[in-house]
Amino acid sequence: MNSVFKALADPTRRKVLELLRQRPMTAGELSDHFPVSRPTMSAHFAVLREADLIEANKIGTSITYQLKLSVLEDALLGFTQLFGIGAAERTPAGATGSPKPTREGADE
Amino acid sequence: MNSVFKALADPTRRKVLELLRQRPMTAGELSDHFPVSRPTMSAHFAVLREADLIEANKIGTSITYQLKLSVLEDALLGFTQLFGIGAAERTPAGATGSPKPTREGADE
DNA sequence: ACGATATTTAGATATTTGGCTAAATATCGA
DNA sequence: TCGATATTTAGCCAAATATCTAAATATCGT
Repeated sequence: MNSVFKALADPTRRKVLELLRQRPMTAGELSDHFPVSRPTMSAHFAVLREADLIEANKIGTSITYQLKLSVLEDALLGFTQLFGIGAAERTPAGATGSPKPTREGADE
Repeated sequence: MNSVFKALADPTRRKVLELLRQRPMTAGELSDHFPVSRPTMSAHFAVLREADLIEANKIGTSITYQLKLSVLEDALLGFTQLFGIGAAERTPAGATGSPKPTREGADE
């Protein structure tokens, strides 16, 4: 969970997730959206992978990355609910993540 | 918004926000919850202040920090909605933040 | 005005991070 | 097997970050 927030701290990585929200994409395809080198992007992918936010799938010579929405959802919603902010109550249509009962007062 | 995610990247700072969720507290009071020096905590407060996540209020010799829930809410909910995750639809009771219309497809 | 208390600022240091180039690895097609 | 393509690993560097101690600043009570 800390790794998720660490991963989210970088704008490039957040944008990668946003791109992946629409469809899975290969490393190269993703890299084309950013003004940095392939190895640098590869490092960003590694951070996202370690946070379990994306999933790699090797097909032939290229690697397709896919967003793991449920992990992002669990971290974000969990934190959000910790503050009584929005979310909760009804599982949104099309949600992929876990139901996770509404925790009201959780401190530590 | 980037500054919010940067601020959220550190566990100590996230915990400070959680503590502040319950009630405003002084710098010293907050510091007592962590195993680091006062100056270090002061630096963390500065990061949170720069992200506009907390508000300082000097009373006599001590400084009381207060959570700015609406800022946290805007950043988190905004990002969350970007992914179609939870939230949205109904403004939660007691929400302090801006209404902010549901943006559906926003990429860049 | 003095001493005590609360907090921040200054300055130093070690670690982490984000970036690069060059090289290694893996797979495809001929 | 060879060459091209996709991606990662290795090695380096500069800037940012988290931490510390010591010192500065501000305010209170006497």
